[in-house]
Amino acid sequence: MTKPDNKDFFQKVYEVARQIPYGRVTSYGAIAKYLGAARSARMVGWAMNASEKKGDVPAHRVVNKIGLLTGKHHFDGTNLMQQLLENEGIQVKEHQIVNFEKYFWDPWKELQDHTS
DNA sequence: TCAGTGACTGACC
DNA sequence: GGGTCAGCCACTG
Repeated sequence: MTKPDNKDFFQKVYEVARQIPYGRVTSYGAIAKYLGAARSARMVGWAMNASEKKGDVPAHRVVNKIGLLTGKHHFDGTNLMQQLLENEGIQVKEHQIVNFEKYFWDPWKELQDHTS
């Protein structure tokens, strides 16, 4: 309780997802790992589902480890997620991000907040 | 209440 | 090198 992690797991996911810069993407595992729950990557996906309803989190910028738009099926449109990514200059083919490594945004590395 | 499912990942065989 | 299994936690039936 007396920890700085008073925030809910979901809330943390929202913060990280919100910090994803324009034209960049990240993976569930990256966020989960940043939160110290790499094995709870599923919860990140679940959080995205809830965050998507909030509308404050760019869930379309979060994909699986291989850059596959596994969650696109949960968006309103069938290719809405792809359209959003392409709108940011990210090439998507066959529901998969092209040059995923190039667009990959690692919170662990970018935020560098794990080391105090 | 119990059991199954899910926008995943890593390890093991 | 490819497929299978287990783990994680929350929500639904």
